Amino acid sequence: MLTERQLLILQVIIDDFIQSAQPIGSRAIAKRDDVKYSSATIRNEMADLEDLGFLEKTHSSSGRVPSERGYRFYVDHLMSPFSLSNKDIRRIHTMFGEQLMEFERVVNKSAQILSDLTNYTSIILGPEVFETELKQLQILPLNKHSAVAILVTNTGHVEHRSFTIPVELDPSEIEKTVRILNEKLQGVPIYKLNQKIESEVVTLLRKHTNNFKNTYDYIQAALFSEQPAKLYVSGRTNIMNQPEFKDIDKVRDLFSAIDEEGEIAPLLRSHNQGVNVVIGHENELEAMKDCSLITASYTLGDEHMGTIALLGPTRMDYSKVVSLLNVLSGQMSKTFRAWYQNS
Amino acid sequence: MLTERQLLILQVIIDDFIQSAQPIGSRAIAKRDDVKYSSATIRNEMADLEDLGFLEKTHSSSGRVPSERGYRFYVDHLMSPFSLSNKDIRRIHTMFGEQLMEFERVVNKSAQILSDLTNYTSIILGPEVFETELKQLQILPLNKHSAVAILVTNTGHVEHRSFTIPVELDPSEIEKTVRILNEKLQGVPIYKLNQKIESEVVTLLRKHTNNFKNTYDYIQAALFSEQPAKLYVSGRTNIMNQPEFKDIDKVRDLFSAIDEEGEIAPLLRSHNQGVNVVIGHENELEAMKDCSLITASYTLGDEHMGTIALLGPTRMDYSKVVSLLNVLSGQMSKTFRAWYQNS
DNA sequence: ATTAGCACTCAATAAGAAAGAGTGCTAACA
DNA sequence: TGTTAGCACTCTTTCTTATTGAGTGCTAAT
Repeated sequence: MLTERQLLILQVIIDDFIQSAQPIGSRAIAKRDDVKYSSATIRNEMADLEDLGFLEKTHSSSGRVPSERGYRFYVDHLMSPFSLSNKDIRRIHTMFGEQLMEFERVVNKSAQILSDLTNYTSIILGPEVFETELKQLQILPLNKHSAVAILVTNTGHVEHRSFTIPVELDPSEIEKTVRILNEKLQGVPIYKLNQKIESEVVTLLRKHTNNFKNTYDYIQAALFSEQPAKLYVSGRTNIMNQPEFKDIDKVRDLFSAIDEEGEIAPLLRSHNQGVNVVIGHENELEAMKDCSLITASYTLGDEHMGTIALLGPTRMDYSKVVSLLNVLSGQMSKTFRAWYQNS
Repeated sequence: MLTERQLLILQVIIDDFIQSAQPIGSRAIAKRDDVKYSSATIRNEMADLEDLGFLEKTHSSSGRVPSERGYRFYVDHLMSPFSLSNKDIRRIHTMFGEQLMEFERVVNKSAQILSDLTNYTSIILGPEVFETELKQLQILPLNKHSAVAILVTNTGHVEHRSFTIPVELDPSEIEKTVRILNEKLQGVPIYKLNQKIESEVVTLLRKHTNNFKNTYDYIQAALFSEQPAKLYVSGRTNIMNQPEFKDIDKVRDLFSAIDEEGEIAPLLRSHNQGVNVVIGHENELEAMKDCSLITASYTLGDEHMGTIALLGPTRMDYSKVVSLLNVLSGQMSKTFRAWYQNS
């Protein structure tokens, strides 16, 4: 168990380091008004804190730097709540107050605000389309050879795919199939569509349409293929302003991970309640060993919808980021409830 | 006018530098089998080529490096046609041979192929939606408060927007308005929609619907707002492999330009016939002064549709990139003609 | 328990020396 | 007259070596 004095010193060091990115020496701490001890005393305490694993040295005679364990302790026990500036608050409210918003736009703007206000990189994971319900299915012929298939969900999500019409398919057959599918499948969650079709619609289709198998196969291939949730990234270049990312190789590895389809998304999908902080090597990805990833869920009613996150160096302004994510995820949830909740 | 020998030496230097990224000395050139002159002779010629502005030195006793003017001359007069490897050709054909392709997918895959095969960053400018024609307009209520508006063009492009239904709007009015708009506006180019409505549809709407102004305003705001052509970027990190981009500040400036909405797009929009090469300071953007941007159009029939481009250091493999862009833009055009051309 | 004092460590910076790649120029050569 | 050998010179790169300064750990005094 840490003494009061140790807690104070640890907090001071971490707060300072988050600002300066420079190792902190005992003298610098002793000079502060809120610390009443001599540098020698502080040196002793720092040595103890290092033994306990909360601090590190960059070399044998350098000042101290927080270890990952130190950050973890800070986040869990020490961090003081951050009050966002009025300017920042106003900016957020202005955005959510805008008329004529739309899902993609809300998400994009939110990502932008997050990265702008923090100078870190923001990542937002969109909703899993598969958990929403089918509202409408439509197939619209464009010309002799091609058509576009459009699927709309109850959240206003629109999925579409163009495809070439095989010659052997009769347009009227397609139309009939689509009509039947629409009638029977409204309100069914997307991920249950296939199952539902198998169990209840197939027989009906077989009875009412010719060449059933072919038509249906085609529609299914065009629309019901697994569509991964979308990632929105903003402020990529902010990372490059951080002194710990002066090295181009580090940046490249990190960027590769972000751009690599499916590397980052799983990290955002583990959605505990509230705000989640993953520090340095706690991250599964090698490229993120010098980063922290802070995530928060946004919801539709009580259901998890997606995740918003900020990616920065382990030396992050945790307090500010956590508050900001709290505020923003709340605003997003509120907005979506107002839009989509049938009431 | 350059002598044969000068041409040879210039070509050798540029070819070599494109591979090695190192200044070339006279001795290295003299050693090559295809050059029959002594290093002293070559030194003299190099001095002349430098006076003419085709070569530069990095410092007074260094080897020579091509100047931007040198690259320009190389691209315009010296470059030998590149034959893509069979493997590369096959990869392209495999992709375009795939079943069930769709516009976004073709573009994304093309961007990926471009960046993979060149190790540069590829940028594709999507089609201007505004030049395509309206196929269908639809408004689909999701629940009491909100609806989604969907606009489909003759190229299978789907534009959609969710919006909140104001209480004073009667759903049946919306429906009626949409029906009339659909009837009258099919086949009209998107950019002419507003004009056409003013001139031909307004009176009709006023006659058949109540509260006309309000309904129409709303639909218009939801759908007909200017939607800029989309940018697809692939292989961002490739830039960081280039030795001329070891400096993080340079990379940040370039990335900022790429990510900045509307910085890059205009550069891709100046679409001459064929392949276009813009070298170093010929680029308008300060951040791109060490880069070359090579662009090519893809078309629908004879109409320009969009642009594909590769961004790399001025020391680019121009020959390979030009061939590749030629092949790929051709394939894309062919594909889109097969899909969309009514015949 | 706290602190003053001091020897010690290590990174960062600067200055000098040596090596090496490449040039420009001059004079000799075919 | 065009080409080439030779050589002094320039500038970068790399390696030492010395110096400075921030900061520590330990001991002894308070």
